[in-house]
Amino acid sequence: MKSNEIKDAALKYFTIHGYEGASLSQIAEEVGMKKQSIYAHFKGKDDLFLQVLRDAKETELSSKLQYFSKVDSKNPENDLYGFLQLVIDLFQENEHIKFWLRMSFFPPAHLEKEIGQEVIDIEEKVQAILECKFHDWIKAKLIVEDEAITPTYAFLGVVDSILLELVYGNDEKRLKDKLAASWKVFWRGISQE
Amino acid sequence: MKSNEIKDAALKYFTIHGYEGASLSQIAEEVGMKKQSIYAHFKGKDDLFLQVLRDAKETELSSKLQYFSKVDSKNPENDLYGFLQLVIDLFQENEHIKFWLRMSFFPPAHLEKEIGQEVIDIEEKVQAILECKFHDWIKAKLIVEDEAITPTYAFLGVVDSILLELVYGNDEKRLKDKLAASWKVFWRGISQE
DNA sequence: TTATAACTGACGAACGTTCGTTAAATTATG
DNA sequence: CATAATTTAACGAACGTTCGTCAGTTATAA
Repeated sequence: MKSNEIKDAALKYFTIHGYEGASLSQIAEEVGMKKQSIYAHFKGKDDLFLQVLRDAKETELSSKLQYFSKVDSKNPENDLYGFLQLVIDLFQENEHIKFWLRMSFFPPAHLEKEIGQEVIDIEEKVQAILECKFHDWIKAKLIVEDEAITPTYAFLGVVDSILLELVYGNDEKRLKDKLAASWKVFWRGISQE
Repeated sequence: MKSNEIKDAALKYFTIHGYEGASLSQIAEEVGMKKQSIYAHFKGKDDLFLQVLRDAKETELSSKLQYFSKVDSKNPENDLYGFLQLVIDLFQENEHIKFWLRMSFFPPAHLEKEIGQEVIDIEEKVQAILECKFHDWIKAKLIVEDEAITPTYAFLGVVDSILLELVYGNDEKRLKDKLAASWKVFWRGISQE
């Protein structure tokens, strides 16, 4: 399907150059066509962008939901660390998350509203699942007694810091070390001893 | 000085729209002149951008260095939490850090090299100071025994996650709660008990 | 044949940039 | 002190280029 090729190329250029910096001619050239031909598949630049955005959102959301659905949930140490690994893997094997990250934090001004909605949507869902898990783990005395929201926010913070390191991303060793350090301190901070 | 007014306006538009999305005519209009007049003060868009970048770098670096120089260093809990507060205050009282953050992670492609150099420079300096402090605190048995780099990376992770929340920044309460949660778990993770 | 998807050509608008000019401010000179 | 020379900072006009978009045309395939 040609429109998927276009979306792939668009994803790439939007990720590298941002909305304003990515041009339809570059995207078209990557697929081997003229920029005007894009209009046979999309209404315009905004339409193309929003479709890419929704694909990226779905990729990210479904990967994360799937992870939590197949995990057994009796071992927070494995589940949480596995989630961090999942984020790293997702980031490295496709560009969707980098695109998503860039547009979450620095959206094109005229689409800020619509993007913000999607971001909040995904965020609430992931947070809700995590909070629920933490609630169970606390009740089962697998981690330290506290409000469930506390480890949830702290863990989301670890995820964010790893994501930033990935975006920055020119130093594989530094990433490994930062992950190890953040995880070690985080886990010590929420585990019973 | 007119060129400072131009740099202020440029900082604003570069921060909101990115390098490619910010136009010289907008910037000029903000200062009450035509875009051609900018060329009396700067060689071109790149020159203007790089000067703004270096100002932003200096603002950020000197604030952080100053903080660590005036802190007494015998109380890691206060010093570290104070640093997080400093980052939040800096972020909220001037635009330099938001600009810096955007350009660190999503630089305009043709200036990636030069920006990367500046980013690494600032990062190494802050990390070196922190690592040194942690080393002392560990030796003084004020925090848990470990390699100094471990709490350093973990703390930098907390800083990053707070910065991301600030960029995202439409929810004051969420910021407070995330800071509280991350800090609580972090501190429990590195403190002696 | 009919629909789809690519093409060519052209559009107005905006971009960063350069030019030549003007008026004001500053400095140097008599 | 007054005048001439120079510098500064702004300007309008235009440069060539690229942008996103639309209209009309051709080729492909069911």
